[in-house]
Amino acid sequence: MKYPLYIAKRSVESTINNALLKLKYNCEIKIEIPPNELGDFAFPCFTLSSILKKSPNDIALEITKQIQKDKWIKKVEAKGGYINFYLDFELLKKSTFEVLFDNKVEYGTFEKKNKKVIVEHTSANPNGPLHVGRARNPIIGDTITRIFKAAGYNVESQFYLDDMGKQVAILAWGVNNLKEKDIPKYDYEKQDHKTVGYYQMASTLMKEKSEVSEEISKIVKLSEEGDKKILDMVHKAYNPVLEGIKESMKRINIEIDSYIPESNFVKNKSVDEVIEKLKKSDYCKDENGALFIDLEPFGIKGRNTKFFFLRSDGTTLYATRDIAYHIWKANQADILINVLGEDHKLESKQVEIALNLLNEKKIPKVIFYSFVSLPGGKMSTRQGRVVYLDDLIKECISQAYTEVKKRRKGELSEKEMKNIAEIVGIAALRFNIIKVQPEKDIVFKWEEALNFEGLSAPFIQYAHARTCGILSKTNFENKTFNSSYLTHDSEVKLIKTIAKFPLIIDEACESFRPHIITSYLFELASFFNQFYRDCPVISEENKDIRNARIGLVEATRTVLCNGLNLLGITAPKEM
RNA sequence: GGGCGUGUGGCCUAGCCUGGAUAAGGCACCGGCCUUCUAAGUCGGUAAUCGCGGGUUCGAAUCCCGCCACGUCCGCCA
Repeated sequence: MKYPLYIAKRSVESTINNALLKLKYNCEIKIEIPPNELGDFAFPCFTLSSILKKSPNDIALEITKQIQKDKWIKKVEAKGGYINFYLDFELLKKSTFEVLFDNKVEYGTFEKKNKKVIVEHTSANPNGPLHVGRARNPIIGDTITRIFKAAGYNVESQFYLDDMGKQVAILAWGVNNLKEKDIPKYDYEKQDHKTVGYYQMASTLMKEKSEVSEEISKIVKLSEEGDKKILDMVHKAYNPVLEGIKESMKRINIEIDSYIPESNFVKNKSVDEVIEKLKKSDYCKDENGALFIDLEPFGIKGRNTKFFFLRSDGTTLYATRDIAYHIWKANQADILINVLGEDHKLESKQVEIALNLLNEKKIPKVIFYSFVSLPGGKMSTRQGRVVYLDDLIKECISQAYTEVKKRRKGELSEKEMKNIAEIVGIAALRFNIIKVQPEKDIVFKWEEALNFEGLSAPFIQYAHARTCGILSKTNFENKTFNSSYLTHDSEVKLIKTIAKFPLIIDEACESFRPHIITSYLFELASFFNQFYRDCPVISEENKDIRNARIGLVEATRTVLCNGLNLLGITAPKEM
């Protein structure tokens, strides 16, 4: 492990371990990070206290006496039942800068683990543009992908393409039977928006006219049988929509590695194997020729616990094909991650139970997110209140443009302002989604999402722009840089935060919690702003201090940039 | 009816998994700071029965039980 704070942490753990051995105390060594000014690491003695029937502080004092200091540990102090460790800051500072300037864009990342991860995300029905309710999906998925890459995994992102369900069949019928004049007007010059009208209109007709409904059912049936002509027709219908979806994602810096059509698993018969194996299961039952697994013994409760995987007409269902897809994925990766809406919880559980029955060892880790809603209540197509991801993007960029213009009109060209607005607007959007844990409901309020102050992407981007502003007026030279001149309280806090970055990536990855990155970057940017206030760089007359500060600014810029990258956010040189 | 998730100052969020040092931030509001590296910044202030009620514990926002509210699911849909 190349990162100093990790080495220091291990050193603290091992010295505690030795002290406990000497005292013949036995307990798990759990290190905490204490609140302000109480040291760099802390060891709580409360657990030992209950075992040994002594006061926590007496134990802390006793252990403290046995602590062997090493080069990392400068001071040890028992206080309030904790043992607080103060690290040798000079050493931490020097070695952190060393590893940072050696690694630069790689600072914070980990060495290759030689493990493959497949992150499945978005997987939206290609029957219309992405809508805001599911806007979290691509953003969470892409951020997870980036974090796992940084953590040293070999990551592939996948979009599971539903090319044979009822939704695309409706769309295909519409595209083939309706005229452009029959469909409602569209708001965007994008393929997905131009095409969704056919789906909406066909959907209405399907409910009104039984012959339309029958024709659509025929499309579904034929595509599930793997009819190549029908699948090709459906493909032609949804492809423009998919292109539109890709375009929207690209605009918010998301590119998915592979699109895996569901029909693959019908064509290559792997779904048939799934059925054959599930049939042999003791839990498989028959109802009028349709096959299901009763999930009640597996702890599933509700009105109906039957998981149907084969229709009485012999065709498969969505979840059945999903099982085949998961088996295929499991064969080519070590870790599977899925990002799904909370409405998929049961389906996901069904797949998991089936995978277990099929003796599949690689069970996906699923990140479920709650839907984004609007203040008025639930979003519904019928009420005509659909807000698309594209609306969100447009609004964020437009608001960002207003903000840039307010500040920089006259200084920047129109083109430059537009460019910054794009970068800032998209950043605000991604950041606002990621900063909240996926399982929390989000009620999307424009005034909050478009507030570019405080805990927001522009705050962090602005700090980055400030570092670039300083660096553009100076030169950073590694050889004239001596970190021992950095002693101001604001400098110390900033450096300690920089040293923490690799631990943050590690934690975000291990716990599948990308919002840890947003909190961290906010903290880093805040400390930089305090440094900016307290420690002049360009006007600093002492040359050694000046050079050291330039180095710190460059280091901060690196970490802010690397961190924003993890979130798929561009770090602008000016704003 | 049942499963799963969420409930923290006026609003939003972190902390919950792994119980401990004064419940941490942001927005809004009030009051300071631009002749000094872009004030998208910064400093200070007001503001919280951590949904409600029990329990476990030396100690509970955190663990357990019950209740309430909201979201979501319970289809031979996807």
